[in-house]
Amino acid sequence: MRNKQKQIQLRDVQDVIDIIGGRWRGAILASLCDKEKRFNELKRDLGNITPRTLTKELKYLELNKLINREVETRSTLSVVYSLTKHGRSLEPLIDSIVSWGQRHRKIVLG
Amino acid sequence: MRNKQKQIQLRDVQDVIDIIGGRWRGAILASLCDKEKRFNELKRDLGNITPRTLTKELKYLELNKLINREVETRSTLSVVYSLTKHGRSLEPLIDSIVSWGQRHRKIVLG
DNA sequence: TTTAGCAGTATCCTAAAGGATAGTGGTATT
DNA sequence: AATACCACTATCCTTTAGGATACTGCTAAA
Repeated sequence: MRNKQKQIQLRDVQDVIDIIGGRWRGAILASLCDKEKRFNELKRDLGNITPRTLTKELKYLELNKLINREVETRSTLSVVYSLTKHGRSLEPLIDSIVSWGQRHRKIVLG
Repeated sequence: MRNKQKQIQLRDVQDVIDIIGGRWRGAILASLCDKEKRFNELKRDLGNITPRTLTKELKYLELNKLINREVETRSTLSVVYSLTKHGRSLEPLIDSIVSWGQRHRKIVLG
């Protein structure tokens, strides 16, 4: 019973790890916390991400309802990515992760 | 400035992701939350982890001061792994991750 | 009309994580 | 004396993430 409970929790932890883990997803979410951005704007912001990877990661985040993808078909093509409400709900979690990470850094290095 | 700050935070997030991320580390920590365990006990607990991987992950967690490795040389060899104080400090963080993960599951599936 | 920017796609390649399987040196059990 | 459990180590192999590079179809500016 206790074990079953633990299994379920592990699944949830795994979900969250998948979302903010990896080389880029956390960075993309952080960048969009700042403000909504277009594809190439994100690309520049993230430095050396390849378009292939950026496309893939954005699709993943969209599937997980963390970001919106809005195509504005004015004369020229423009695609805007922004956090959903659900995506913004990650911010406090990321904050606590950051504070634990900072304590951790001190303990491991100091 | 705001950007520099963000970079630092990303580094911290990355640290934490490394620690509880991956296929096994979260599971190992969760299993040790329950109680201290020996190598083969952990192995059985985790199901289908290979000894090669378990050894590697335990070393990583030990290096990061999250678990203790104690060798008891009675007549027969026995090695006990347990959470350090620092390791136990992860529990509340894991709890908030779990609750966000549960809300997330509902939103994505429902 | 060439050039540049937009939002990607397509193809190839490398490095790292981690599974499969077998073996090691020790002790305790039958 | 043979078998089994302990805590691993060694070797090989597959899968996956993600980088490098080139290209596409479109529009706007020079």
